[in-house]
Amino acid sequence: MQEKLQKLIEEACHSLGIQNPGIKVRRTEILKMGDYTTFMGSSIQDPQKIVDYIERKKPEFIGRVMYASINNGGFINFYLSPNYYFNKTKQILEEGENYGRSEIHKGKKILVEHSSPNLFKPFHIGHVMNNTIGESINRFARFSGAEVETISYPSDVSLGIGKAVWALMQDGVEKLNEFKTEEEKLNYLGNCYVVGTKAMEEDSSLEPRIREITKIIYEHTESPEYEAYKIGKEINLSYFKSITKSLGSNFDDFIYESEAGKEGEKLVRENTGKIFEESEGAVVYKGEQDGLHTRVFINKEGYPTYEAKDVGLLSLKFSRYNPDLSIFITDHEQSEYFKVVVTAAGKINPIWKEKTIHRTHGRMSFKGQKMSSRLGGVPIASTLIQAVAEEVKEKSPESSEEIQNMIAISALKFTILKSMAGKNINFDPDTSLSFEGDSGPYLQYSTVRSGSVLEKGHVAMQDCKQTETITDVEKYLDRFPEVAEQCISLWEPHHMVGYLLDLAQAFNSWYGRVKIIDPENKDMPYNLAITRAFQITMKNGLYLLGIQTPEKM
RNA sequence: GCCUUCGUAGUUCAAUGGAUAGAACAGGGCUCUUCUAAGGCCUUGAUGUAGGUUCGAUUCCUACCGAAGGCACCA
Repeated sequence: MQEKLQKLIEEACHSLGIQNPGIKVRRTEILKMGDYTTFMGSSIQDPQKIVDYIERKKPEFIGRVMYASINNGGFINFYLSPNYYFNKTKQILEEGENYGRSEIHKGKKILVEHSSPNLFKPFHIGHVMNNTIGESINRFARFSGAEVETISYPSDVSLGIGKAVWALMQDGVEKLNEFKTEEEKLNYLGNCYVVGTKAMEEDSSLEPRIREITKIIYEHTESPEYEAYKIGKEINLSYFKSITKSLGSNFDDFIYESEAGKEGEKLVRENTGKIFEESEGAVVYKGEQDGLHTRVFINKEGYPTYEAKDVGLLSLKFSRYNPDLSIFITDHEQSEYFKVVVTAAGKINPIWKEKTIHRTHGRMSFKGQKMSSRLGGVPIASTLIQAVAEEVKEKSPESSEEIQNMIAISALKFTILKSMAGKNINFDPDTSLSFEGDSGPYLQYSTVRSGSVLEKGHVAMQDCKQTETITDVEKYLDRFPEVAEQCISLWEPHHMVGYLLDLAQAFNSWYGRVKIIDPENKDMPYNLAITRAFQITMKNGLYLLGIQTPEKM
C-alpha cells in the first residue's frame, strides 16, 4: 500500500513538472489524520494541485485525500476507503493464524540462542527476563519466514560447579534419593552450591581439592566425582527444560560450555601470535586497536576463560547450523564484553561477526513491600511466579489453576516486554504488576471478551455488507503486519506490546459504544466479522510475545 | 580517568527528524434492569541543563549534571 501511494504521488509530481520530489509516504501516528501521510516541504509550490491530480485518478482503495497546511509546508493525508477495509477484514478471516506472517527472511536460516542457564545455580528472575525476550524474538524469527533453530548454552563447567560437586560428595550422592520430588532434589543441589562456596571462603585449604574436582569435570575423567556431577547435571537440566516449557519455550538443541571451551581453547591457541598475543603469562586480545579494551582469553594457568569459550561457541554455532543470521540474548552488562569477543572472533572468521546479532535485556530491581516480603528478597523464578499466581487467585478464585498461571505469567511477561529490551526495569509489584490498565491480563481480557461475543453470534463473511463508516478497530487491524515486520527488522518486541494495547483499547471502546449482537442492526454480520478479525490478530500478537490466551477469565 | 547505554507527568513506560509529545497507574468526576466493569467516558499533570545543525529536534552533534554497566586472568 505504501508503495502504491508512493508511486501515485511521484506520478502526480511528475505531471506537474517536479522531477525529484524527494517525498516519502509513511504511516500517520494519529488515526484521525488519515492512514498514510507525506510531508510537503516549501519547495512544493502548490500541493493542492497534487491533491487534485490524485483525486482525479483516485483508485478504489483511496477514500479521500486532504491537504493540511502547517508552518512551513504541510501534509497530504490519505484516507483509505471503506472498501479497502472491508476486503482487509475478509483477508484476515481467511488467513487466520497466518495473518501478519512475514516473508522478509524467507529461505534463510536463523539461529536463536537464549535462556542460557548456569547449571547448579538457581533459575532466577534474570533468566525469566532473558527467556521472555529471547522467546519473543524466537517467535518473531519464526514469523519472518525463516527456518529457525532454537538453542541454549548451559554452563556445565566452572569452579563454582566444582564447589557444588564437592559439597554434594560430602554427604554422599545417595542423599539425593531421600528426596521425593524433583523440586526438593533441585533445592538440595542449589544448597550444595551455597555450602560449597561458603566452605571454600572459610577454609582455603579446600581449594586444591575443589580444583581437582573441577578438572575431573572438565576432562570427563571416570570417577565417583564425575558420576556425582552427571547426576546433578541431569537433574538441573531437566528442571531447566520444565521451567522454560512452563514459560512457553522449547529448545531444539544445546551447546554446552564444556564443548565450547575445548573448541575455543583450540582456536585461540591456533591464532596466538596472529590475532591474540601473550601478555603477562596470559593470552589476550588487545581490543584497543578497535576502540575497545583488552580481555584475557587464556589465563596464565593455561585455562580458557569465558572469552575463549564464547569464541568456541560462535565457531560451533556456525559449523553445526550454518545460519544466515545468529541471534543471542544476554544481560546488557555483557554488551562491552561481547563487543570484544565478537570482534576478536571476527578476525578468525569474518562471517561469525557479520552474521551475529546481540540483543540484551536489562536487570530487574525490586521495590515496594508487598511482593518483596512474600519473596523474602530472593527472586527465584518459580517463587516469583507462584507469588504472582497467588495475587491472581485472590482476584479470580473461581478460575482454574491453569488459567491463573496463564494470567500470572502474562502479567510478568508484559512487564518485561513493554519497555525496550536492554533497559533496566523497576519492578514495583504493587504498581507494575497490576492486572488493570496497560497489562498482560488487559490484553488477555480483551481477547477473551471478543471470544465471548463470538460464542453468541456466527460469523459469515458472505452475509456482510460494506459499511459507510470505518471503525478504529479496522484501522489498527490493518497495521498488524507492518508492526510485526518492525519488530523483526529491529528485533525489538516492545513495538508489538504498544500496538496490541492500541488495538485492544480501540476494540474495548467500540464494544462500549456498539452492541455487536443486535439483530436489529443491519451491520451485525460485519461487526461480528470485525470481532473475529480482532480475536485472530490479538491471538497472533500475543503468541509473538509468548503469551497464551485463556478461553475464559 | 576512559568507553557504552540511558535521563520524558508524582510513578512505570511510549513516540522511522514532522502535525496538539501518547498511554497506564496514582488524584478528581461519571458509567453495569443491554454481548465479561480485569471494561468504557471525561479531567489535572512531563522532554535534566546550556549551546549547535535543520523549514522543523524527545530524536542528530558538543559540553555539563545525574543514573546503570564495562575497563586483565569472575561469569
